[in-house]
This record gives sequence, C-alpha cells and structure tokens, in this order.
Amino acid sequence: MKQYHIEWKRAVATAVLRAFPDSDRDQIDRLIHPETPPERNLGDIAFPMFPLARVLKKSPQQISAEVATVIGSGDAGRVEATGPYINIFLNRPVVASATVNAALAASGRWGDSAALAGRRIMIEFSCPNTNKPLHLGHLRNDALGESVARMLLAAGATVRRVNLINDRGIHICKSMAAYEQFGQGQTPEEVGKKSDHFVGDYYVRYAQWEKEGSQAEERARQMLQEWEQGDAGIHQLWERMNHWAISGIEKTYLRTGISFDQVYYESQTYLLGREKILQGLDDGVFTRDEKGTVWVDLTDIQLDKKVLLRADGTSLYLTQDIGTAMQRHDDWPFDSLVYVVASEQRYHFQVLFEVLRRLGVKWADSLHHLAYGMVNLPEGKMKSREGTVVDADELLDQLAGLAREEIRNKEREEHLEDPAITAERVALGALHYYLLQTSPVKDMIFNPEESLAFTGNTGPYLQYVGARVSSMLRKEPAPEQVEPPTELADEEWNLVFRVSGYPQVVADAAASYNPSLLAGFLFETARDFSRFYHDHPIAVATDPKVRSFRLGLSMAVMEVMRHGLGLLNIPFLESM
RNA sequence: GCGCUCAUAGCUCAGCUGGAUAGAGCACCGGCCUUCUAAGCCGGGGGUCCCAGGUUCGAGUCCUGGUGGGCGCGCCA
Repeated sequence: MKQYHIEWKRAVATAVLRAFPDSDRDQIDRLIHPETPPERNLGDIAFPMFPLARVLKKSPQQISAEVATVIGSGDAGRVEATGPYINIFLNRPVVASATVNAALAASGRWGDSAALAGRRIMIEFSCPNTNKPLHLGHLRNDALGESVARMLLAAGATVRRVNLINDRGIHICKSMAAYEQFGQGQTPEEVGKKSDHFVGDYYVRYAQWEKEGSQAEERARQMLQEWEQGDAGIHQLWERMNHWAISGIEKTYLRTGISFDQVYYESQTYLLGREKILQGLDDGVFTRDEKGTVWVDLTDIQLDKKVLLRADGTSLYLTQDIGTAMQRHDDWPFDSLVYVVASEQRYHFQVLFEVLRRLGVKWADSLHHLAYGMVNLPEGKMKSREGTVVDADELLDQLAGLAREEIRNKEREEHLEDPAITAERVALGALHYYLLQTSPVKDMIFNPEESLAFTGNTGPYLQYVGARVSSMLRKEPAPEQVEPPTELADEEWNLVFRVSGYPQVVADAAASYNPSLLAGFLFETARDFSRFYHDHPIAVATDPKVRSFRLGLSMAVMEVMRHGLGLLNIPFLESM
C-alpha cells in the first residue's frame, strides 16, 4: 500500500503547486501526509489540508476543493474533496489484481522485505539459571526474543540469536548443596522426572533446609569458594547438575520452537571484563579508592557511583557484562545488539552502556535494551516462596490437555492425522499469541482461564482461520495468478488492503522490536477474512471469474497468515 | 526521598510518526448451522481516554505539574 501512498502524495503535491503557483515544493512536501480515512466510504487514502491553510492563506476546505479539481480523476483512482480532506478512491480491480498477483508470485515470501538489509543484529534472550526449570516469565522473554529475531530476519537483517546461561554463582550452589545433602546420588532417570525439574526440586529443598538451620547457607557459600578454586569433586557435581538442568531446559526450547545460534556460559565469561576495567583505570576513566575498589562515577549524568571491581579484584555482574559485550563484538561484529531483559534491569543497562561509552567503545550507541514488563497473575505477583510461580512445562501440558479435550468435543479427531500433535500446536499458538499481543513495555496479567480460551482474540482463532482457508484451497486450488475482477465488495477490498500493507507492518514491527503490532494486524486480517468467508461464496461461487479471483485472494490471505504466524512462532495449521 | 515506567469500557488489551463520530476480545442480552471447518458470523447495551494546566487549526497521542500502581536506587545476579 505504501507505493500508492507515495504515488498519490506526489500527485497531490503537484496539484497543490499547480493550484497555487507561488507555493514552495519542499514546504508542500513536508506539510502533506497520507492517512487512512476512518471509514471505507470516505476513500482509501486521505490527505488533510489543515497544515496548508496557514502558508496558502486559505481555508482547508477551499484548498481541498481546488486541489481536487486540478488532480481530477482517472484510471488510477477517483479524487474527492470532503471538507478539509482530499480523499482518494483507488481503482479497486486494478489494485486488487496487482496486489494478489504480487503476493502469489512471492511464493511464501510475501512479507519479507529489504527494510533492514545489510544490518547485522545480535539478539540476546532467555538467559536461564541452571538451578531451576523455566517459568512463565521466561516464556514471555523467549516468545519476544524469538519473534523479534524472526521479524528482523524477515525485514532483511542478518541475525544472530545468542543465549547466556547463568550457570555459576551462589544460587547455583544452593541446589548443589541440597543435592549433596539429600540427593543420595539419585538421577532424574531413576525417579522418572524431567531433569531440570529434578534440579529445581533441590533448589526448593534448599530453601527448606535453610529455614531449619544455618548449615545450608554455610555449605552453599563454601561450595562457591571450592568451585572457584577448581575443586574437582565440586566441579564434577556442578557439571552433572548443570547437564541435567540445561538438557531439561533445552527440551522446553525444542517444544516451544526456541533456538539459538550461539550459547554463552557465564562460567566461561564471568572473568572477562576485568582487564578492560583495569585498562580504563589506566586511562583515567575510572578511579580506585584507598581500599583498592574500582569505581565509575556517573553522577554527572544523573546515574550513581558504581563499583566495577571489588578490592580483592573479583568481578561483578556489570564487569562481566562489559566483557561479554566486547567478546560478542569480537566474535561477530554487529551493527546492533538487542538485550531482551525484564524492565527491572533498566538501570543496569543504562550503566552498562554508559561505561562502555566511557571505555571508548565505538559501537556503544548501537546497544539496545528491549525492556519488557512483568507477568503477573490475577491474584498478584508470582512469588517463588509462596509457590505461585507458573511452571513453563506444566502450563504447556495443561494447555495441550485442554486443546485435546476441545478437539474431542468438536468431534474433529477423525479429521486429524494426529490429534495429540494438533493439540500441542494449538496450545503453543494460544500461549505465544497471549504473550505477544500485549506491548512489550507493559506489565501484563496472565489470566490462566483466559489464556486457555480458544475463542475470540486468541492464537487458536488465528490458527482456525488459517485452517479453514487451507481446507478450502485443498478442495479447490487457487489459480497461479488472477485477472482484475469487474467489481469488488468491501469485504474483498478490506482483504486486499491487508495483503498489500502486510510487508510494511512486518518491517515496522521489526524496526520497533514490537511483535504486538504484527499480532494485532493478523487478528484483524483473520477477522476480515472470517467475514468475507461468511458473506461470500468463494470455492462454491458460480461465476468462474469471481471464483478464480476469490480463490486467489484467499490464497494471498493464507500466505499472509502463514508467514505472520511463523514470525510470532505460532504454528500454522493446515487443519484443526 | 530520588529515578524509570505505566494509567483507555465491568475485566484483559489495541489505538502507526497529533488529524474526520475512541476500537477489539471476554463477560452480559439477542439472532444465524440441509451451504466452502459454528474454535465461526451478525446485532445490542456499556467510556469525564487518571486529574489540572499548556502547545496546536486540531490532543487518548506532545510538554509541565499533580494523583495512583509497578519497578529500580547492594562491593546480588
């Protein structure tokens, strides 16, 4: 649709110049912008004339009337002055066939663009701890990271997904200490438990143990020291339990369609950064106090004083992040690095980026923190201590179970190759749509009942529309290309608009790292199609020319749905 | 206390760079399956867009100041 906007803006600007020969072309260009009229019967593209009123010293109504007369209507479209607006009615049959044919010719790639071509973008997300399984918060992080990565790819960028596994530190030692104390050498296989949950149970057990006495904390701290000193026995235990945790988490990734191009481990990166800080100290960017602690003073930009290195020379979270950022840029020089991390860490990233800037890192301004809000429950915050944390695997099981039941209730089992697989995909669609429909910056309330609903503005609704189109096109395949129809109903024209505007929506959503823009667009597209499907015969239309066009249009819509759902990591279903 | 962030229908959320009567889903009420999958479609009620100023031809959208919620302000990560 963008092309039509540009074409018509040019036409309107030219007409303004002709109607008002004294006006300035550049100024006119700046003052007019294409918009979409609130209602279809007002036109397809609108140009408000308010901004011109001042420079042309005439009322917007007069201007639009005069300009509309100058442009006149032609094959490309009809022009109408409505009050202060110039409204354009496009030539529906011409635009419709051009749009549908472009989408069909793209053979599954309609929506891809070169908007971010040539840009190398690294995106970090997930970053789990190896002491417990993934929970609902991780699912939002993963959904966002994966979806943004896919959108960036579609917009033409070269993308590298990275994960940073938090596999060391006192919290990891806690589950290790509890296992040492109570585990009796058992393995997840022996007790028949998913291995990350097995590890997580000991993390929970540790909390109990800690309440019972002071031994627990002492042992955990001691363990951390032993680990850092390279104690063989502790490292063996550490590796064993990390393996359980990570392999379990990877199963969840596999199940939810999450993947990475490179995985970093904190145990291998936590020492990085120290040298860079010392370098900065030499360069006078940082200061060292009498105790030997290295500081950075950011009070001049309204931030705080922060410690970069402890007096004993050991690193902190911040130190480590400085190191990993540099390491990553060495590993894979990027134009931009996006960190998908909860918004509670905003301050940390401000400091991190500023410290890198002061270290003279040229690409410091290319770093971006994609901060997303918390996931809360209707009754309030998730609290691990109160056991209200929603476990990722359990949630997926629950969703899949309900989807399975729904399939049974609708008597769809005999229509499906494997109802269990379909149920799993519906569950994933419900979850990902639910998590991505809200703007990332906002906190969201995860209402379990609502997330399990399969009607209305939900992932399964989008999947259902896709399945119905697929089913129809299986019975009556679409033509490879369509002829301009003699006329178009509003329901068809709405869909042409959707198909036409889709690549721009993907590019915008990618550039703003915001999958919710795409989610909203796909829902509206699905709704428009449902209405079209309800109101007009498609495969069963009697007029072969009408049938052919509608099948082509349906195919184009299906391509949009398939492509778009893919970007949201929602399985497209041929049948459900 | 300081900083960041959010505030739109009973509930959950949209509202693109300020533009024509503020939208959706859920819930509630009422219609539509001998017809391409009813996980659907259509209709109805329901809103001082937190408050007060300001900028503008025009503000849910931008600015300032409040109010309320969330988060942050560790030599934790």
